[in-house]
Amino acid sequence: MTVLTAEGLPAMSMRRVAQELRTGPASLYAHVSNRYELEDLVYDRIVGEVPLPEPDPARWQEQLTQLMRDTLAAFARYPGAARLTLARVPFTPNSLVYLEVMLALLRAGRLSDRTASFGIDLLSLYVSATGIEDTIHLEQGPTEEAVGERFARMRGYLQSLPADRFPNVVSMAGPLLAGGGDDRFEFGLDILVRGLAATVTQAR
Amino acid sequence: MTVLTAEGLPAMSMRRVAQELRTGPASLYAHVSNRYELEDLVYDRIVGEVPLPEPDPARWQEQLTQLMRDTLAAFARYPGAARLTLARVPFTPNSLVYLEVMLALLRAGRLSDRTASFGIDLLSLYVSATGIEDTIHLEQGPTEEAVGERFARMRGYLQSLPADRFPNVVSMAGPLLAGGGDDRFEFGLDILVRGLAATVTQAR
DNA sequence: GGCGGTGGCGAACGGCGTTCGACTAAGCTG
DNA sequence: CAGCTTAGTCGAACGCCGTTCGCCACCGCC
Repeated sequence: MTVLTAEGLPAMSMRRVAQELRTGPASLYAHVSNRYELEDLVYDRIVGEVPLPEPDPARWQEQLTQLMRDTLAAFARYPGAARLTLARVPFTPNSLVYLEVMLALLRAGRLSDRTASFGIDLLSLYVSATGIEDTIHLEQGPTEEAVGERFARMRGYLQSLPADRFPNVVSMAGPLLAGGGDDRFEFGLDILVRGLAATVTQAR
Repeated sequence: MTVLTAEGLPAMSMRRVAQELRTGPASLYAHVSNRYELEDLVYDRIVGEVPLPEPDPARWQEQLTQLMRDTLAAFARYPGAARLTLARVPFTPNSLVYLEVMLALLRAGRLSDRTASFGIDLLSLYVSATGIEDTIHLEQGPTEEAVGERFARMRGYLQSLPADRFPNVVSMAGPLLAGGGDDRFEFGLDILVRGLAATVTQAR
């Protein structure tokens, strides 16, 4: 966890972890059968850090969105950790607790079994993908200033394109690159949660 | 492209590509400055393979969903290629054409600038993440049989959990693991496109 | 006809995950 | 209490990886 926090997931190699423990890489294999398993343990710890709500049927949508926000925040604390989620079946101890709560929330919303199941996938996919994208932006220059400069350069590039071939891209250069990551995340989250909720009201 | 198709993205190393070209790895650096740049070229080719519609305002939702399906299909032809998309700003030549069409479709739906911009991100993120997940499933055993067996094992595991601590997980073990990847993709796609369209009707 | 610059490329550097086999120390058994 | 088993440690090595260095060969131009 020390290496991950300070240097990111790619730096969390068997060798680097062994070094942190003042030993050689081979020693780790007495405790863990490969890197994947080491990542499993890390992944489970991070999932365990997400605060879980006590499901309240009246506020399920609110609780669900907050859970997604908290999940993304947990990923954000460990650079690169979001990558782990897409490659894993979430059946580790803490993942199961997490899954149980999420199911409880969707059922509180009276979603069908199918919608709840697919909905969990959909929401998880969204949070993971957002986390991964955030990681990448972080890697390319974390400071507020660097981000602004990068966006300005991109905007300039889009606006320099031939307007006859790319009318929409050129005219939308502003909006395309506007809005922080939080705005975008909230926007998508809203669409997803509303969409899932709508499968119920629709059926009435 | 040969290596990628046959052996997947991780196998598409500088060395392996050089070998395919009957030369040493150093020779590639005369044409490409990086592995990242090599991936850029590959990425652009794949994007170029996606058939783009002639936007028809009356059918924008239909065209948009079909475009997403075709995009996922293109990723599926190149195992691991979906990973490339999350790490890149889509400003390569073919990406720009792609972006232009997507913007045209969303504007045909009369979405606001903000909604169109965020919507593109949202849809792209969804297709990429789905593609990445599919890649991983493929790596773990591509045959119909292996997939069925894997799912059966997972279902058995979930059902074996203590029902008092995981009531929802245990009772939903069936639905959670039901449905092929296509069903799930269509489900999410439907929610996203409907959700984006609803931002317009809502405003009336 | 010489020559500069471009691309080709063998060799090497420093990283990676993982395995092998020799070793130690602790704990159980007779 | 001697002997044996076993779990854990770990140096060295294997075969990958991306990338760089420096030398070589060739081609087009003055």
